[in-house]
Order: sequence, then C-alpha cells, then structure tokens
Amino acid sequence: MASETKERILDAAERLFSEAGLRTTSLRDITSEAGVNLAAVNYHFGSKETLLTAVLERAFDPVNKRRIAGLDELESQAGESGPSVEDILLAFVGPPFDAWSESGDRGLRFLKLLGQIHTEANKDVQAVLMSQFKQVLERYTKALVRALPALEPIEVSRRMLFVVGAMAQTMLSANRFPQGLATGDLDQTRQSLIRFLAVGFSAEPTNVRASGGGGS
Amino acid sequence: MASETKERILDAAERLFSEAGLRTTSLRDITSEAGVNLAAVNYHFGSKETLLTAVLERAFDPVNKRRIAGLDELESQAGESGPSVEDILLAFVGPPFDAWSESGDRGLRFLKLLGQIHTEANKDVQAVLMSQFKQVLERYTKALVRALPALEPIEVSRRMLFVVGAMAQTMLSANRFPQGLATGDLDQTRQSLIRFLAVGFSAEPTNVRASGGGGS
DNA sequence: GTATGATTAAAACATCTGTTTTAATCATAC
DNA sequence: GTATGATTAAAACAGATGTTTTAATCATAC
Repeated sequence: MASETKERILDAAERLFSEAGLRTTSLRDITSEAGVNLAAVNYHFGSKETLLTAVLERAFDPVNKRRIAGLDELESQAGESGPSVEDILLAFVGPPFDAWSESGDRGLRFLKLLGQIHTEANKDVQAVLMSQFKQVLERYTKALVRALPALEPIEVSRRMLFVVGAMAQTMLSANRFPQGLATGDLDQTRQSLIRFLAVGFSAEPTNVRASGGGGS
Repeated sequence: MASETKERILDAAERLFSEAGLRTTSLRDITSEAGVNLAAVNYHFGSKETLLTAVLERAFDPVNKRRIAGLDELESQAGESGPSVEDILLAFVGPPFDAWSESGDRGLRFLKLLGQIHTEANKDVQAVLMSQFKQVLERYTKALVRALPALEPIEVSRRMLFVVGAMAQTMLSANRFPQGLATGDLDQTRQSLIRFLAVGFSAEPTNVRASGGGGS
C-alpha cells in the first residue's frame, strides 16, 4: 500500500510547502511534522527535489486532468463555432477552486500551493510544473484563438498570461488574507474573477490587425 | 558620497535578487559580484534583511511616488466625475513599465525585481513592500470606486487584486521568457495589459447590488 | 525456529548560511 | 610627522541544511 510513511511525508510536505513556502521548508520541518525519521525522505524519495516533484504531481495531476476533460466536454457539446470564451475560462479556472469545496482543508492548502508554485522563481520547480501545465495552456490557447477570431494568436497568448497571473494572485491571497476568503466569499471571488477575465479577454484589440491606421 | 562600496553592494544585490530570486541569493554571491569583502554588507547595512529593504526602497520608492503623482495629476485635471478607469489603470501600471524604456537594463531588472517581490511569500519582505505599496493601493482603489459607482467597494478591491496579479505575472514573464519581451514587444504588452484590465474592470457585476434576483 | 530483505533509527558528514571578531589599512585633523 | 576614526580584509564562529552511513528493528519466507 505504498507504505504509510511515504504518504505521511507527502501530506506533511504538502501542508508545509503550501503554508511556509517551498524554499523555506526544511526536511527536518517535514519529518518532524510527519512524525517520521529524517532519513526516511531520502530513503523513499531520493532527495528533497524529488519529494517536491512528487508533491506537485500528486496535487496538480488531477486538476490538470480535469481541465483537459472539461475542455473536451465543452468542445464536444458546442456547435461549429466552438465553446464561448466564458465557458472556456470557467473550465480553466474552475478546477482548482472546486478542489476546495470538495476536500475542505486540503483543497484550501491546494490553492495556496498552486499560488506558491506559480510564483516560484526556481527553474527546476518551474520545469516540473510546466511539463504538464504547458500542454494544458496550449490546448486552452488554441480553443480561445478559435473563439476569438478577431484577435491575433500572439495576443491571445499574451492575454492568457494575464489570466494566469490574476488567478495565481487570487489564490495566493488565500494565503495572505485567510479571513478574506471564507466559504461564501470564495464562490463570490471565483465568480468575480471569471467575469473579469471573460470580459477583459473579449476586449477588442486597440490596434486592428494589419491596419497601419491613424497616428494621434 | 555614500561610499562607493555601499552602492556597489546595492547594485549587485539588485541584479542578483532580480534574477536569481530573493531567498536563493547569498551574501557571498552578492559580495563576490560586487567585488567587495563579505563583511562589508554587515558593516554597511547591518544584516541581509536590512540590505534587502534598502534595495527595495531604492527601487520602488520613485515608482510609487510616480503613481501617486500621476493620480494627483489625473484628479486635478478631471472634472466632477473624476478620471476614467482606463486612465487610472494606466497611471498605476505605467510607471514600472516606464522605468524600462528610461534606464535600459536597469529598468528591465526592475521589472523582474518587482515580479519577484510581488510573488515573494515571506512575511517580512511583504511587510516592507506593503508599507509603501498599501497606501498606493488604497488611493487607487478609492479613485476606482468613484469611477465605477455601480460596483460595490469590496468588488473593486477584489478586481484590484486581479490587476496586481496580471501585472506581476507579466513582469515575471520578462524573467522567464526574456526573448519574448523585446523592446517593441514591451510596448505592445503594456498596451494589451491596460486594455485587458480596463475592459475587465469595467464589467458589470453578475449579481446586481442588493437585488435578491432570480434563482436558476 | 532461522535467514533474508525492507524499513526505521540515530549519528555523523560535509557544506553552506549569516554574522562576528580581530587586524590591517586608509583618510583626515592636528 | 602622529593620532584618531572610518573602512576594509581575513579568519573564525555558530547554526542550519541536505545527504550518507551504520545499526537496529521489522516483516515475511522457508
């Protein structure tokens, strides 16, 4: 059964990483919290870096799978023109929020962790996250390009960056103002975020495509 | 003249902090890069934390001052109804971008540093940044509340969070995809960001104020 | 029962961290 | 010139970090 110790370590690491940050959390913090021996981490995971990878994959795999599945479903249901911008963004931003209402504390930890990761500067950690997140991003970008034919693809990519940023900041704020995101407020925040992003994303571009138009 | 050593340290620290991150950069990295003795940091600044504070203040003070001044100017020029949403957001997001075109490499470093800070989880660092940033945020929130009377103030605060997130992510991306933000592209990115935020910010709220409206 | 392999425990390891100490050097005033 | 104070240099310090090593313990098969 994948050894209880291993899961204890994963749980403790997830908890501490999400709250104290990735770099700040030491192996001794983790093993102490998990109630296991220090050497257990290296025995079971090889290194701290590998442990971090394992934590991330366990946490984000299901969410990214949901995002892909959600988009699949949208596209199969939609007509020729494809799903709407708002539906697409909802399918993208929704899953991490859903994780909360489903698994309680662990879901909240999850939001914090996601915020931590999205903002972690380290390249290796980024690489781990990106390996699965990148294809999610590409699929959603493609769907949005189709939904917004007036926008150049590069502009869609740029706006997708804004989406990710606004989402990450919102989730990090669950870390910084824990009282500000109570049960009810989280739904409200999600709704506001989606609305904000959908409307902003659908904005007409300032300089029309390939038009050398007026100065001043 | 504020001792050349002191400025060498500040320059090197700013460079390394912005590129390698805040926590990952050691004092030996800094002093080695600056070409000064290790003890010089503690001699001139007292501690690493104080040095970080000094770097942040030197970098962000002028930008925050510009934001305040820009809003002052907008409000003095505008009529009874106050400045527009787009103008307000431009005054908020513009200054850090301007720093780039003005001081070249240092301006770019600046963007990266800003991204690093906005996403730094550490409480002390956050406190330093927040001490001056908080009043900027409050002033801008107030201006936006006036410009958007249809929105509840709490909703304006939420959306301001989205603004900060999108902005920070954009700047961090200058770190991660340095080729993607060349001279020309930066202007384009800024323009896109402003447009995205202004339109999204002006979106009508989904649930109208104090209306107990329809279920399903 | 014993033997074998996996797991846990405790200790030591080497390295890196920020900081402090002790001299040496420098500039400046007298 | 000498004396005084600021600055720099080199070394050592104490603590924390990830990792490894060496025994002890456990479960399981024979």
